[in-house]
Amino acid sequence: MKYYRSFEAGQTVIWSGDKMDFVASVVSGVATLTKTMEDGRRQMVGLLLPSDFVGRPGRAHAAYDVTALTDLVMCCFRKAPFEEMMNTTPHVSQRLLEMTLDELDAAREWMQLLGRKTAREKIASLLAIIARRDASLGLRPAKGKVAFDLALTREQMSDYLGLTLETVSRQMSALKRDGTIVLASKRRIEIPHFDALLAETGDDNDGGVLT
Amino acid sequence: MKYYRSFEAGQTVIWSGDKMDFVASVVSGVATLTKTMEDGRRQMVGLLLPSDFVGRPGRAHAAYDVTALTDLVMCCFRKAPFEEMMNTTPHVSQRLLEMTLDELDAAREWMQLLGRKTAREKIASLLAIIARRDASLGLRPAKGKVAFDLALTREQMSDYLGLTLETVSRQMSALKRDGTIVLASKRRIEIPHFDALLAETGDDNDGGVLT
DNA sequence: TGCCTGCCTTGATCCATATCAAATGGAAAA
DNA sequence: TTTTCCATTTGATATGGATCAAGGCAGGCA
Repeated sequence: MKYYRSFEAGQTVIWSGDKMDFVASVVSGVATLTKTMEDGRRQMVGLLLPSDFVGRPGRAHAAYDVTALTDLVMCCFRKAPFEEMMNTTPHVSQRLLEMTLDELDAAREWMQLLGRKTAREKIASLLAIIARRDASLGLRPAKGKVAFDLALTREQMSDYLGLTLETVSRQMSALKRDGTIVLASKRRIEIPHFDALLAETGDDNDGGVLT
Repeated sequence: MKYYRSFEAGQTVIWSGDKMDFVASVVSGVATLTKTMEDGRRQMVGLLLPSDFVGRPGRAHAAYDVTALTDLVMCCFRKAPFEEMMNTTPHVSQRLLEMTLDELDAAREWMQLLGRKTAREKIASLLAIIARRDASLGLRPAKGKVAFDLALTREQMSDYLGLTLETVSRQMSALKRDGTIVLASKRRIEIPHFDALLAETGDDNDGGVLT
C-alpha cells in the first residue's frame, strides 16, 4: 500500500494527463506543479515542499506536470486503499482539508501577484516567500541579515512569475544595484535588510506580526 | 446556529480583515472574492456560485473582500457549532475537501490565464467559462448557438482578468468584429460557434469530452 | 421632454516587458 | 590546460497593454 520513490533534480515525476493510480506526499526535497500550453508557454502553479500532498482522491489522471526541483523523495500510497482509509479515519480528510485550504490561500496570493504586480514586485515577492519559508525552520527573518541558496534557475523563476527569463535577470540585477539583495554567487542570495525587500513586494506590511 | 442573509447586487458582504464568526454558503446569486492592494490595484481571486462555500474553519478574520455581484442569499452557520459538526460528522469535511480541491483546480487554471495568456485569450477564456457554467444547467454548449447575460461590468471583467477596463472593451470589440461573439446588447452575448470561441482561448481542446 | 449619471467605446500616446541577438562566466569534461 | 556546455547577463529593438482623454449611449429621474 505504501512505498517510497526517489527522483533526481530535474527529473519528471509525472506528466499531465498520465494515468496516476497513487497519491503521494513529499518526504524531502522540492517539486513543482506546472501547466504547459500547446505552444510551449508554461506557468508554474504550485510548489511542493516536504509534507505537501499531490494527487486527488477520485481522479485517475494527473492534472499537472510534476517535476523534481531538487533531489526528491516521495511517499506514495495506492489510491484505492488510501480512499478506503479516508472513509474509516475521519481525521485524514480533516487534515487534508486544512492543507488544501492553505494551498488555496497561497494560490490566491499568487493570482494577485500574477495579475497585478510589476516585474520588480514579483521578484521581490518570490524572494521574500523563499526567505521566509527557509527561515521558518527556526529563526525570525524580519530583523538582521538573511541568506539562502536559490534552488530555482532564472527560467524556473520566470515560469513561476509569468515573466521571461531575461526580465527576471534584469530585475535581479536592478535589486542588486539598489542594494536590496547581495549576490554572493549566482545562486547564493543575501538580504541585508529584510524589511527593505518586503517594501518592494507591493504587499501591505502594516498587518505584519509584531511579536 | 443557522440563518439566512440577503444582499443586493453591489453590496459588500464582508471586508478583508473583518472579524468573521460564521461560515456560509451561497444559496442563490453570485459573489466575488477580491484582493486589494494599498494603492488600489485589485485582483478578483474567486467567484462564488450557488452551493459554494466561504470562510475557513479555524480562522477568525476574512482573508478577502466578498461582494455581491447579483442579488444574493447566503446561508450562514456560526463557526463554533459548525466546527463541532465537522468533528462529529465525517462526511462534512470530506465534502468540503472535494469542493476545496475543485476550487484549487480552478485557481490554478486561473493562474495560467493570468500569467501566460494574451488579453484576447483571457477574454475568450472568461466567456467560455461563463457560457459553460450557465450551460451546465442541462444543455451541451459545444454545438450550436449559445447565449447568456453577462453579470459582470467591464471593470469587473478587468479585475478578474488582470487587465484594464479599456483593454477589455477593445478586445470585446475585436471579438465582435471577427464574428466570434455577437453583442445583442452590451450585456447580452451570443456565441454563434462555440468551437470558434474555444479556439481563441489558447487552451488545449484535443482533450475535450467526445461523448 | 430633456438632462443626468453610469457604463462603455474609441483614439492617441507611452512605457514595461517581450523578443531577438550576442557576449560573459563558471563548472564539468576532455 | 583547453574545450564545451549551460546558465546568466546585457544590449537593441519591438510591441501589447496601460494610461490619459474625449465622446457616445441608454435608462432613470426631474
